[in-house]
Amino acid sequence: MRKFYLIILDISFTLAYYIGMKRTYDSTYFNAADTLECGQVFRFKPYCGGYLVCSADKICFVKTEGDTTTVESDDIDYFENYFDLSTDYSKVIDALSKLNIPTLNNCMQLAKGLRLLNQDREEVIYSFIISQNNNIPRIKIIIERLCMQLGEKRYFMGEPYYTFPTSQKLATCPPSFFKELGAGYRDEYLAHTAQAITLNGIEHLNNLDSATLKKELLKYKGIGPKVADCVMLFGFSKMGAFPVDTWVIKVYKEDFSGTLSDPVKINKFFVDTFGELSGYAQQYLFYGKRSLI
DNA sequence: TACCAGGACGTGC
DNA sequence: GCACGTCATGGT
Repeated sequence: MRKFYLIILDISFTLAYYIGMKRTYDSTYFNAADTLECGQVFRFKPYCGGYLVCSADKICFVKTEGDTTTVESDDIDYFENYFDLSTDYSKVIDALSKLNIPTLNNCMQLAKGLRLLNQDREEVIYSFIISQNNNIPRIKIIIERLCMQLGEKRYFMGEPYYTFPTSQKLATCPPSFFKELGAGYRDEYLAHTAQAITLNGIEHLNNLDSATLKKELLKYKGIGPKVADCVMLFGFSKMGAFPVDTWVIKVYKEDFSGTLSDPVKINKFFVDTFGELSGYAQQYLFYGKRSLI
């Protein structure tokens, strides 16, 4: 009987492997570490020289080795969009280089393989509510606990992983639940927003212009200007968004000789400078300032 | 011990 | 409209 189960198990793994697909790309403008470690996403972990990356209820394995980056997943088309692989980043970098900003050029040179992810919209909303006044390692821990407690356990390449909980699931939890996860004072923001989204969905946010979308996002409790910019940039492909956090303020003061102190005004300064390429510039600068220089 | 982290909210003016 | 104190949590 035990032997029978082993055979079934073996067949199921073979089948999963067969269904899964692998695609290979040039790594010049697609580097796994640059793309994942730059602070835009929290659900990934090192695995076999690459990373296992989770998004909503999906997962992939991504690995950069020499001049190629490979992506392997049962939802390969989803991750092709997730990694923004239809955008030509050489053109983005060329355009930004023409501005002749030394710090930005330095950052782009060091993080050429960074790409802006197209993440799951609801996951981005909850993740960045948790991110406020918090640090990245702790944000990752809280989100991981959230998924382990409320998500669905699945397997990929023999490894267990958890899906991101649905808004419906999150809406059943009292604030005290989120507080026990370590979310602190953000507990009520999470509970409140989960209930609002469960009630009305987020479909009404689709196809809005940036200004209207931002106004709508600011209605959720726990979403202010900075988190709204992150949600627009990482979840709604609004490349004109420029999130201003403490690291960006450092860049502004140290590398742009900035004298403003109001984050909203600093945001306007950068958006006026970078226009529709603001989001790209922001990620190069944030990642560079925080991790590379 | 004070300060910091991918900030936002409520209050007082 | 704007300035300011406060809000958990864990690391340095």
